[in-house]
Amino acid sequence: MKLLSKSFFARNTEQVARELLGKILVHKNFRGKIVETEAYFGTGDPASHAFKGPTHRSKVMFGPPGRAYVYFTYGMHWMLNVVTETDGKPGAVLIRALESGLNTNGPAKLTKAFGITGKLNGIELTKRGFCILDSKDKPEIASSKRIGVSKDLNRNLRFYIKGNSFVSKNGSRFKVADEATRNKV
DNA sequence: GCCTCGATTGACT
DNA sequence: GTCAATCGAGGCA
Repeated sequence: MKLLSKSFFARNTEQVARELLGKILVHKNFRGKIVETEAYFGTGDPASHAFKGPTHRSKVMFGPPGRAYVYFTYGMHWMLNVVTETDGKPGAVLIRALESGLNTNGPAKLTKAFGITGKLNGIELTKRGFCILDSKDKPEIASSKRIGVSKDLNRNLRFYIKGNSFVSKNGSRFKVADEATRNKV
């Protein structure tokens, strides 16, 4: 299977977030299918770390695409993102859940299970050992608002594979509410 | 330097 | 449903 190239990531963040679903994340001897993502822009997105310009933490989002943006939060959790857009333009896709043999149905759970830490921040995801493999999967995509953000945009920027049981616990909770709302309408 | 809060999770009532 | 854990980044003085 071929690796996703840099050009795959050098596009609109929302587009990349959608197309990452069904792809295979590889780290060392671990691998898992991406089943849930969220898009984070820069300017104009108050939920993004890049909103107020580049900082020590968020500068990776402003760099070249196809790199990992790994950051630490809540004093105990690592989050894995993939940098998108062209060099100099901020954007990233949060990997929220993987389908694997491990317990990876959550953004902090998958980094723990795969041994992903801040050491990988800024590393290119287009090399063997830490990369994303292409897939011919054409999953049915569903969307909702993002999870756990206090200042979200009025848009659905979370994407997940419809019906997949490996989506995050928080995401499932949200998905139920999302579908309930939809059914009501 | 000091203070607040977070792109979460799991344990507990 | 509610809440503590736990620490670095970012905001402010």
